[in-house]
Amino acid sequence: MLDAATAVFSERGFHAASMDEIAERAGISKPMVYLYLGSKGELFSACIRRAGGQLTEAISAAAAPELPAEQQLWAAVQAFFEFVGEHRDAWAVMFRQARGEGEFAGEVAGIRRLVVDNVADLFARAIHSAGALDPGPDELRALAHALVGTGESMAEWLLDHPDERPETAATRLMNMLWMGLGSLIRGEVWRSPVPVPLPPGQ
Amino acid sequence: MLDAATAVFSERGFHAASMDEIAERAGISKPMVYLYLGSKGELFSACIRRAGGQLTEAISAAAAPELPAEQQLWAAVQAFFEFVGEHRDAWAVMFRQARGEGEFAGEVAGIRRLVVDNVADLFARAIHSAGALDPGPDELRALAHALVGTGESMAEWLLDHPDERPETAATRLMNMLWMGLGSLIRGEVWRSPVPVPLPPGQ
Amino acid sequence: MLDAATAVFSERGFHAASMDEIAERAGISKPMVYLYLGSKGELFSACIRRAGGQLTEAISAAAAPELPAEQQLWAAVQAFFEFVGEHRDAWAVMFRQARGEGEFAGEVAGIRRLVVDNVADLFARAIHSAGALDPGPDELRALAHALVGTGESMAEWLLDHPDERPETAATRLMNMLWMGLGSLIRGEVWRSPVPVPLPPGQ
Amino acid sequence: MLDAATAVFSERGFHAASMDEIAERAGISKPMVYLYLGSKGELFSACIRRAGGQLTEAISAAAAPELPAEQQLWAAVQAFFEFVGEHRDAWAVMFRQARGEGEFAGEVAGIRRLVVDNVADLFARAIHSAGALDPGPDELRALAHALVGTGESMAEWLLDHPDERPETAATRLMNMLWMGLGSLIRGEVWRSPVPVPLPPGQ
DNA sequence: CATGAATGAGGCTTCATTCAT
DNA sequence: TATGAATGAAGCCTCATTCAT
Repeated sequence: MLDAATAVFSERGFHAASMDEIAERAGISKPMVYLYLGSKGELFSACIRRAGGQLTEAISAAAAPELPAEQQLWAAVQAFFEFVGEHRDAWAVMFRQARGEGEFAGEVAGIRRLVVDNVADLFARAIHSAGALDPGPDELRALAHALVGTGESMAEWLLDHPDERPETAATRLMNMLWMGLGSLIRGEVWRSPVPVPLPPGQ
Repeated sequence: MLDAATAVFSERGFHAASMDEIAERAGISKPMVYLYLGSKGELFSACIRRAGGQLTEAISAAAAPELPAEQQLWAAVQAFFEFVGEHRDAWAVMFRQARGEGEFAGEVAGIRRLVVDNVADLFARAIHSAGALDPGPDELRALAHALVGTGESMAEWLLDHPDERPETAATRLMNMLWMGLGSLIRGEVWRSPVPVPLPPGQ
Repeated sequence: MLDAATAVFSERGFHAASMDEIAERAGISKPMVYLYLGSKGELFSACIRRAGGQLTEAISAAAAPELPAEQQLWAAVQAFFEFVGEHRDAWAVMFRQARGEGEFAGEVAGIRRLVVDNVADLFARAIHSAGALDPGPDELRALAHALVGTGESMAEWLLDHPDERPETAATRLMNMLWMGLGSLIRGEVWRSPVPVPLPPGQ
Repeated sequence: MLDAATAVFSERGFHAASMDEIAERAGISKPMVYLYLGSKGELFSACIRRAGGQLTEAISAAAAPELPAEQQLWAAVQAFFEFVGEHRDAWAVMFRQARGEGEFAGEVAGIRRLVVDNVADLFARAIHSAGALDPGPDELRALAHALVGTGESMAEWLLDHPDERPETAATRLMNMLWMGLGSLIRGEVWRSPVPVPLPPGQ
């Protein structure tokens, strides 16, 4: 049922989605939807929470805590792009639809905060393990926030360019993040600290 | 009138916004809104186009074409953050609301494309003037697209942290863009190629 | 529900009729009307089509095809006047309301054409069986069209004179049609080729 | 101004006609329309009354009172068809639009009554001058009413068949009226009691 | 448990009508 | 006098939500 709702919400948006269409696409009757979820708002909220859970789950599962920070980041970024590619609807609900609905923006902001905090933590550990000057947690969170935005933007790009592979986007993001354009200009290129794991089934 | 509409759309979203509220907040009656703009959709579209025009205008005005690319980029980024801070509603309409409304997503995508193309061009010129290897236009546009996403995300951060000055965000973006996190870790910092102009009144 | 709609449309006309009143008079709520009929236009159209069906049905049922043409005509004319007397609303919708609404004039014209064609055919057979000169189909249809107009006008007269019996109007129409005023002046009078069937209950 | 109003009313009907369009087509501003005619209803009423006046005028002018009744009838019928052909809009307003609008049906009924009374009077005089049995005024008015309906129907036929000349319709009507279908079957045909007057300007 | 049937409420849109100039 | 500008009122339609079965 959440699948159907997520699909409709992602296509139409919260307000334009009709409970009729959701129920129909779920193959059940409208009163059932209300019995299980209570109201349109709660249904939307459930979609958001499930999508958020899946996303954070996917990222956490990829970034094994025993790995070095840079490597965790690389894994997380890859997992993120893969998630977006495989859950287009869930992604659209969170990133494109829920953001504008004041009533639900908080929920998606909470999910985003989880990711940002994770990333900020990885930044901190990477800096710490390099023995560099600690920029302070606020600065780190600002950077992490920015990185997540970069990823989101690249995710949209990925969805608009079906030929592109997630790994390409991931590499591009790491390059931009780790090297900066200046370094790129100087011919430096970031390389995966570990051999790129083959996609499953290849 | 577009001000009122932009305000309401930014708060409520396209569907949840009511023409009644827009008219009331504009201080006129509903039939006037229809007389001048035609329909809710055209009103929304007009808000988007005006916001887009203002944004691209602000960026173009800041990035004087005779300056070096890096400097133009710096000026454009600053102008962008200033615009967002000063036109919160317009920004919210474009970035948070119009994206999810299929019917209007195209318009905001068009505006975004303008900005991305500009940025990609600046990238190309920066790389060219550095005599570095040309990465090809597609790669450049992908990078520019990513950078714009970074800026959008930072803009949201800025709106959530009213104490932060736009220059700070701009510097942070240029650092991340130009130096990369790796360089930052090594203690390198990007610096404005020109003295930062003082904000008016300081 | 079509009854209620026909009643309201007949009193107010298409534009002046409000869906609110129709729903109220039908004893249901407005959304039900939309659920069953779709829109005001389709509702009006349904009323027209039902009325047309009833009318043509009544006429066809009366004019048994095995009878001679003159007798069929007589039966049809009677059936027509009885129909109008018993379905005032349906008649008003077709004859007084739908004619002026460009969008629906075609439907009522189609119904009328059915009747006219039937009448023209009866004319043709009457003439043929009398061995008279065939005036050609166009001329016949013109005459039939005129006769139908005569009937329509008499129907209105009937509605305005509730004391008058339908048989009187039917006889008058046959007289005018068959004898012409000239013959009437000469004292000739048309008589029903069969004994007038008594109305039910008398 | 009445021309414009009549045109719009005839195309759209009373309710669907908008004062905006009427004013625009009249080449004046809306407040002027209200200044001169007061309200939409009065404007419609004025259109009806003018059309009715023109019609009765045309008929009266044609039927010179010193002529014999049959000849007056013939002249009146011709004048009627010519009027309809030359004032399509006025005709449509009266016959197709005003009939359904309860508020105005009375006005058009009044006009119609004038014509019917005239016709009934001609009938009476024709019968009287033939020395035949007087059928009584009510019967006469019923017949006259029927004849007018025949004429209206033929008028519509004429409007739908632009190739047909008004004289043809007039002859057909007189035939049907005077001879009846029975006489027609017997090969009798009504002929104009006077040479057909040439249309003006020929 | 599951649903067909039903509705109150509200939104977009338009129109007859009137000021203020 | 003539009009551009403005509006209260009302209509069509749809939707989230709930009974009664």
